[in-house]
Amino acid sequence: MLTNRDIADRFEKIAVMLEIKGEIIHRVLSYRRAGESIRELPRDLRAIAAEGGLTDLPNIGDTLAAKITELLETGKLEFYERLSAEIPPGLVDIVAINGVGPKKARLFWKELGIVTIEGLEAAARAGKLRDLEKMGEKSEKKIIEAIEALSRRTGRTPLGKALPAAQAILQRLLAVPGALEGAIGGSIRRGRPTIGDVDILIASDHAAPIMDALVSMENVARVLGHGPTKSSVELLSGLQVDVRVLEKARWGTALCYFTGSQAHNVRLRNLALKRGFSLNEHAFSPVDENGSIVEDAPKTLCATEEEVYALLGLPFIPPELREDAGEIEAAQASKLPALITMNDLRGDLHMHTTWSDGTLSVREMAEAAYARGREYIVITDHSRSLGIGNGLSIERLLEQQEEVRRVDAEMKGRIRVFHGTEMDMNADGSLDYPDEVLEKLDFVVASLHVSLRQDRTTITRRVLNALQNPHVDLIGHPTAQYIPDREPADLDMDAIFEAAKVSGTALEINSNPRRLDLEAPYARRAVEMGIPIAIDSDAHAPEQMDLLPYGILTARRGWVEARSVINTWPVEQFMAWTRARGR
DNA sequence: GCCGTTTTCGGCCCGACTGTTTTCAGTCG
Repeated sequence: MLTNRDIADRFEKIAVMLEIKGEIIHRVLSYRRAGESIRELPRDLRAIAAEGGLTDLPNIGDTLAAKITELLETGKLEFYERLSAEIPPGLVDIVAINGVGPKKARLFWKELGIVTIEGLEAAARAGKLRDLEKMGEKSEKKIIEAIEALSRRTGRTPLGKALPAAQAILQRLLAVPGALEGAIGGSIRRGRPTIGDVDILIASDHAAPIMDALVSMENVARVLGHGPTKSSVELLSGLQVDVRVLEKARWGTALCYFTGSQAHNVRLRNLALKRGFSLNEHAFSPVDENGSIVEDAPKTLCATEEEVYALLGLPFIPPELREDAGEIEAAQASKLPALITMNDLRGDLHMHTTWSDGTLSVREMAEAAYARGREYIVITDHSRSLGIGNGLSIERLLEQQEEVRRVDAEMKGRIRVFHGTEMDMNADGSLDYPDEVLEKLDFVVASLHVSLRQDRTTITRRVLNALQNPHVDLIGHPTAQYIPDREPADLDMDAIFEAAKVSGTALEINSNPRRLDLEAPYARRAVEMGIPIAIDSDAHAPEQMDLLPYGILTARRGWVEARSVINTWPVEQFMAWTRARGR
């Protein structure tokens, strides 16, 4: 059974093959854009297809809708089979090598019959590439290096790893004399859960020292490029870092450009063209009716992103929304969401103590949360069946309740401390505590921890059972993904959202950067359906409470406003909500 | 192949860097 991701991958593969074939680039891009649209969908293509809604999706027209339908119904695609007979699919892997694009791939294939990375590496080591047209010894050496780098590389980097690394490099570069301002751009600034490479922008009139500082850092494994204003390095960690330097007067256009997404930038540039300007990272330049830049006409520089959007007739669009997922249209209609911020968070509804697998006592966690400005917390240790997490028996759970009540009193209203549980949804579909225990608790989180590879029907039923229980208030990290090692469980999210809508149960955005679960597209859909959200730390140690900004970033990417998030509510409102749910 | 408050046909963002070249194509973001 093909998933959204399978179909997105297939379209991307077709795009590369068409590019190698020499197809016009716009047709290639159609497949690529369709793949990207599908990858971000919060719903099963199968369900959308059943409703006849495929062509309502962005970048999907009649042709691609028919291809999706064929893939869903037969698991195969006639068009792809024919294309494979013409263009060896192995060439797609070759194009993944840094520095090798469709033209080179075609050259190696046509001239030397190379159709695999192994074949290419052997040819390069045998010195067979250098004599090809537009090739030389240097190119050949670079290909060998890039293939070696490819095998070292582990794919995309979790945001939680990339962001601290990027901040460290930014500080290094800002220390270079002449560096006036700096920012992390790219997918880190947009808050994507995983990062392809680190993009850093520096404002300065003297780019060379900054470029030199980058390539001479001690943790640089390889210099990928070293130009006057733009350089790239690969770090020993495998992370790629791109740095660009522009004048401060151009900071607005530069930061916009460097933040992306590419699709968002294309939309902005099209809007600029409609207003008679060509937009790039340097400036707005007037164009004539043919679309060519008028050379001697004055250009407009923007020092802030606000000015860039203003010139396009738009309000400022927060970076987290810049995915060409409707934010341009919302901005034009003055309907951008008032995105949630860290300051909106009052409570934290999911955390652990030494009673299960945490490092601090109830009292210490309460103090740590208070020190961070929380007004209320819920202690949610693991339930009895989770042996690996030192889960609490019913007796220990009730014992713990006495301690939580005592600590709540001791805190004298500085912070409220509630008693809850993170209860397992067991593999057999049962919940880990009986109703008569759950009803004694202030708040119940239900989570998946074991048997995550069950088939869709079985594992979905586990979550639906929890949603139907009136004592369950929140589904913790709903898909149980673990970035980048573990895929989300194969859940019928349509069914889960429908059930949560009916029961009024909240869904969590878990802030741990290895989870970020729900991810943004799901969070956006949940909010659209009126399902309450909670943004929690799931802290097992006090410093993990500082991971909440990752959850906020994810929520913002999901167009989430504070009012949809139950732990932004004042404690009285939060308590009233849980009471209304049956306590 | 998609898309449309200029268009149902004719458009489709834009520049930096590299290597191999004597002026630019390919790649990347």
